[in-house]
Amino acid sequence: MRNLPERDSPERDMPDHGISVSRFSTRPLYLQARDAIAQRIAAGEWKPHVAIPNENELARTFGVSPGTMRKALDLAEAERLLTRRQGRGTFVNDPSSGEQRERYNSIRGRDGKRICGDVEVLNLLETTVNERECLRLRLRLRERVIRIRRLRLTDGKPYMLEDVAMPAKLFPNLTTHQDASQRFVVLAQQFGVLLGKGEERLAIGAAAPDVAAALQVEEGATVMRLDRVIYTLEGKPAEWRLGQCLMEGRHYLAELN
Amino acid sequence: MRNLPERDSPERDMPDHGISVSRFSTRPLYLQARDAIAQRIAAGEWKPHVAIPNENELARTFGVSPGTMRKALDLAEAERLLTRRQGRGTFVNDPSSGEQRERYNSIRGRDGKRICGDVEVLNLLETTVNERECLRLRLRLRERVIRIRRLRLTDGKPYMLEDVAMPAKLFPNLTTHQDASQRFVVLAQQFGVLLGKGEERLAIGAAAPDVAAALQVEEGATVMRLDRVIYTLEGKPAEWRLGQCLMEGRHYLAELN
DNA sequence: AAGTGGTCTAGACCACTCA
DNA sequence: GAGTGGTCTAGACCACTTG
Repeated sequence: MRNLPERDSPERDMPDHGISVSRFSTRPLYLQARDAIAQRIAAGEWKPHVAIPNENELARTFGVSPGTMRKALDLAEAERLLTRRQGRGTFVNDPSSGEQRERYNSIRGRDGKRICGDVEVLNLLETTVNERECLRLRLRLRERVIRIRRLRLTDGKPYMLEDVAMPAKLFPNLTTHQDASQRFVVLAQQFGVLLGKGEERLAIGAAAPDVAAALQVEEGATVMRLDRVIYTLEGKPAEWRLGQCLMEGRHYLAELN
Repeated sequence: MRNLPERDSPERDMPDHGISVSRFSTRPLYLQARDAIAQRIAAGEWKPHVAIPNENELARTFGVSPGTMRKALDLAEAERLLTRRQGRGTFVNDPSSGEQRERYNSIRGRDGKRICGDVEVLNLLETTVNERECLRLRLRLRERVIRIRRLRLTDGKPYMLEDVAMPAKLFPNLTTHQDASQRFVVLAQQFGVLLGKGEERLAIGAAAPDVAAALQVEEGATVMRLDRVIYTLEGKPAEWRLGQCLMEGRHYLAELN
């Protein structure tokens, strides 16, 4: 256990709802503090664009030192949960606004700017996972997924057909909602799912008949296949998407780190 | 200026060769310390696989507190200059070994593993920049570049044609060297250039006659165009590469952050 | 002037590795 | 057991923003 300054039992007077910071856990305090921050944001307790308490106050309420609190805040900022601005405060990020909304969209136009088209839902259902979904979403057989087929358009012209699958567990009763045409990032926010890293596999393919019809091109036309998985902050798969995209006048921008 | 504990002029007894840490600079001390680390590595003063002095000793020699030194080391580790292992020490990374060597190579085979083929140099010269090189490498007109055309092969079969351009300033007398077939990462190491981020633009194209000939496919065959720029740690462009790649049985893996 | 995050200090103990 | 990095503490002053 770690050094306990003066106080005998720091967590005695803390209520035990949700995630708290405990010295009886082996998990480092700064990670516990970050978890607590993430939990408050996911639960909507701290809302986007609103400032959260300052470092010293947070340190006091979590029962850790300011230095440890700072480390937790640094981490949360790197994970895009927060934005800190010197002299102003620490603000909860809004995944559905500005750059953040298009975080996982790497398709750019000739000008190098992101293409943010309209979305048209072609199909939406909840079923049992198939084999590929099992693999990508790391689900067990017989688990349920929400499956969406949708079309993205710019200026009324379709450019990408998407087949999306999401674990039904993470998005309860999504099919009864009206808003399946929302961007995934916005959906996740509404369901209290915080998103982390993702990976996307790109290959070149030929449009199958149904794909060609949806994209309004001839069968066998060359398309870019974008096979993408987005994970939650904790690393669980939250979305698998197979996109089939016409690349004339467009490119994909990848960051190398 | 920052708080100067007891000592009047901390840098008086420090020799002034190369990068040092000075309280008369407005640059934060932890960044100055990281710069000093990077400089020693780039200069070959600290060699790959060898442990550098421990945190407290570094803090003493740079004249900063252990906490500040730690922040510098954390940064250097995030930038892949170092690897720290609890209980063992801090070791200089070797860009030319293992995972590091293929850091910027995102092409994978059917099994998901990186494809690390052989390299055949078709052409190598030093000339004045052309328009596109100017743009990508942020050079001025009339500056010099090293231009290489090379072929990558697996099992003796070509799969990617690469046109590479590098600022001649960063790689003096490269054309006289024998080793232009080296991977870029290895070249950079040899010339004391530390590498940072990169970006790659992917598009679908058709093979021009010379490209088709080099790749041993028919003219107009579908290829993936990989337009990549790699920057130094300080953010200056160090390499521009236009790859034209046959994607049958291969895919590109992009990380999303 | 007051409040915020950014930087910095000078220690402490813990977990891990290795001789 | 000695040495390393990993975590944690409890302060300080600085730079920036806002009323």
